Amino acid sequence: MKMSTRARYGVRLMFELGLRYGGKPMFLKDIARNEELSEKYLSQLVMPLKASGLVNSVRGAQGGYLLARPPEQITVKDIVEILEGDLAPSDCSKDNSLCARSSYCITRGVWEKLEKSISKTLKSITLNDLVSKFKKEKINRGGK
Amino acid sequence: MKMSTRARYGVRLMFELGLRYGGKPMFLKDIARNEELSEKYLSQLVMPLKASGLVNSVRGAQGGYLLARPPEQITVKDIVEILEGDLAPSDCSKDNSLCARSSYCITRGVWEKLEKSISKTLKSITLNDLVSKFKKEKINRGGK
DNA sequence: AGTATTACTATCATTATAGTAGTAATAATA
DNA sequence: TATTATTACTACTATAATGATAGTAATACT
Repeated sequence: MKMSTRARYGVRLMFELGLRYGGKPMFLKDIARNEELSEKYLSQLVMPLKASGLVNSVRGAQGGYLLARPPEQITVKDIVEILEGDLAPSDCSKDNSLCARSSYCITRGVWEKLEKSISKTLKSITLNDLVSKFKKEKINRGGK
Repeated sequence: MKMSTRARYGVRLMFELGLRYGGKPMFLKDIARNEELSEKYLSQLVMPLKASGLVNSVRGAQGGYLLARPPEQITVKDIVEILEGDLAPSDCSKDNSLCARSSYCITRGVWEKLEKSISKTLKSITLNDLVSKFKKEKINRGGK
């Protein structure tokens, strides 16, 4: 049940954009530096996020990326679903035709329950929650 | 966030043993036939389950496997943890030393929350729940 | 014109996964 | 005691997924 690095890095990328929300577009280079991640790899993650309408971009010099809507309107579930495909722990919970046993397979119900629980949890956390928490902890640490 | 087939098959294997609970040991061959899974592959899954004390075995002819304790005392979490390693969506949520950023990484809290939610859900489902559900549905289907 | 950035595509190395195969040990039973 | 049915154990392999790198094209600011 590991979350892919795609999804984990994607959340960190979006968190950075959340921190900057309201300001100028942010360079991928700066996100990569702040989060200590590969810029090239992030550039692959930001593409689907843009295609899904979570992020806008500005090309050319002084370009960059920015959130397409306020951080309180973006949940971790939104991000993870884009980068992870979907949240179902087993494909059978979505598509009956994948398995001939689906009509009477009892364990299927387990994965359906689990998916609902994962979905609910990730939906309950917004980017703004992360940003607020970070700012609060920064003050406690004595940050500027 | 896919559950491995190891864990999924393991739950089905344990479900079969749950159905048989109270009776004689069950052959892997029969479990494999009932669940339409490879017997050889199941033999790899049942070993850790035995090592963890969830299952007992009887060697030799007329041997087989049986639950080590009543199905209402075995949760899906027990099974998945054994076959999946652990439930953490990210390794960093368990071990600080894995990532130099752990002390101030905000997204880490997300994975901790998610792990708790997954853990709680899987813990809430016992083998007996699955067995009872199966028997109930069988009656509704007009099974013997 | 030059430079800094996003956009896109291809490739690759590593690891994890799922599954197969074969042999050894054990114990019931004929 | 020989046979047979089963668990126990170990090794191997093919495939797919993942994480990551590299290079080039397009765009737009200065």
